[in-house]
Amino acid sequence: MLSDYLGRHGYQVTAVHNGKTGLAKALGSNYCIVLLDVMLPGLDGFEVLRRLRAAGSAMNVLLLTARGEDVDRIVGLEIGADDYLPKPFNPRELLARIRAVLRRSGNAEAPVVAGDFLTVMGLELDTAARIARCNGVLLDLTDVEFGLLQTLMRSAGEVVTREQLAEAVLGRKFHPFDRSLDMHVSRLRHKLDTADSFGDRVKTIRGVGYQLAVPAQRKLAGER
Amino acid sequence: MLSDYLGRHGYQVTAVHNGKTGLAKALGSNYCIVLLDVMLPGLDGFEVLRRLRAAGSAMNVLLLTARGEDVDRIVGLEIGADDYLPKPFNPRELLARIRAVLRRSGNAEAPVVAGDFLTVMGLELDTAARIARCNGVLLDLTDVEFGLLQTLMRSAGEVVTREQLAEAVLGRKFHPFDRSLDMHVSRLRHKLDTADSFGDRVKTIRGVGYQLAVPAQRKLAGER
DNA sequence: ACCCGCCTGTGACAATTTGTTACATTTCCG
DNA sequence: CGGAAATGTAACAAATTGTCACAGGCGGGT
Repeated sequence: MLSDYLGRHGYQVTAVHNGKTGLAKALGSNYCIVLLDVMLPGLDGFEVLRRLRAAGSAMNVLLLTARGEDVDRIVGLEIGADDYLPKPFNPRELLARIRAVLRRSGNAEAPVVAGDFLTVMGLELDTAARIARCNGVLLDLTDVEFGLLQTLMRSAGEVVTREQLAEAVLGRKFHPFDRSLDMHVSRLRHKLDTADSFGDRVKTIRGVGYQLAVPAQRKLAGER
Repeated sequence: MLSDYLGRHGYQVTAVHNGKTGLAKALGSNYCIVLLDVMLPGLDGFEVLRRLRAAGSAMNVLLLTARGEDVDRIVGLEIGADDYLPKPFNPRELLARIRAVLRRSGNAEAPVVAGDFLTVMGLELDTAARIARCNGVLLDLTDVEFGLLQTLMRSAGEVVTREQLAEAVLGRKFHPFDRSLDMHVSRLRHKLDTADSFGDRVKTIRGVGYQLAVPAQRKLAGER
């Protein structure tokens, strides 16, 4: 949920579900901030934080915990957390805290500019986070499939020619015997179907290209 | 969140997260309405609006702002916003405002979709969804048949020549010995018949072309 | 370096759509 | 009423697309 929310707000999130791999990730890459839950399987949050600092990392850390007691807070801050947020919290508060921490640390306007967030009747696509969902169901797409869906969504309800798709998605000119586009369309349809029987939303326009079907509706802001 | 909500209510949304790219989008594409937050990184909402109008765009703009003061409202409306909504607002109110603005601007409830939605007495055709119905019964048409029906419906009640059909539907000039058009008409008629005995709605104008009959004319002469 | 898994592209073949041919039917005209 | 021209359609051929299976490539991890 958080990845989702933060993703929409321009952050790129890597989520792991236990202390050990989280620590490894944090040490291995360069993140602007770590959101650290105290209650974790394996290493708990405090331990992760301790080891992170022991390893010499100055990375920002925001502690999240279900226990509301001040004890946690004090302990947390003493061993080097930058801030602390008791659960339950609402996402906007989290966002505010993250921004505050980043501002203090000088990373200021961290959201590295988000790409667009496209929505076409049940299909959602966040180009910045490269996340696609189908009525809430997360789609596990490859790069090409994502690009394909993105291109189709940008022209939802209109035909996109094979030539356009080849250039936009594959980055090369379309050759009449190149069947890879069909292949990708096929794979995309299959995934849309698996997620939410949306496979038939991708229509074939024989001899021309493909089109993402837009169910009868009003069109608010429409890309051409 | 808004993209999400509006998406569920049938709008197609493109979201950007700063004034500059937003302005670029708004100028580059044709949207029915722009939802503009006043507080933005980079260019603020007022500035975006000002530049949009300066560029000669008459696009609808709905201003959103966290500050509740009337000052904002007045300033906003003076530089050309169509309406104003103070945050926090609830999504349904936003929806209502959007509809109000669209109604006022004449975009009304009409599907302003890129493709059109054609209805000719029992026959419905939605080019954006690429769906055709016959008194509610879904028609399973091939691409050419769909195009054929679309062309005929666009000129419902009028004769469409073979030349016009060939170019619009097949994308090539009509050759006197090319019988494929007849073939497609035949197939289309058959499908219309199977779905709802509507086959005789497609009339042959001997020596000229075809015509989709509209019921009023239909009662006068009952030949096939 | 090596293995392993995932992504992408290719060839082959199946399924569908479109185009052609041939012939049946209808219309127009004398 | 006969015949030529135009249209309807069945049957078949060609073209296009769907998809399976597999090969090469690339990156991650050991």
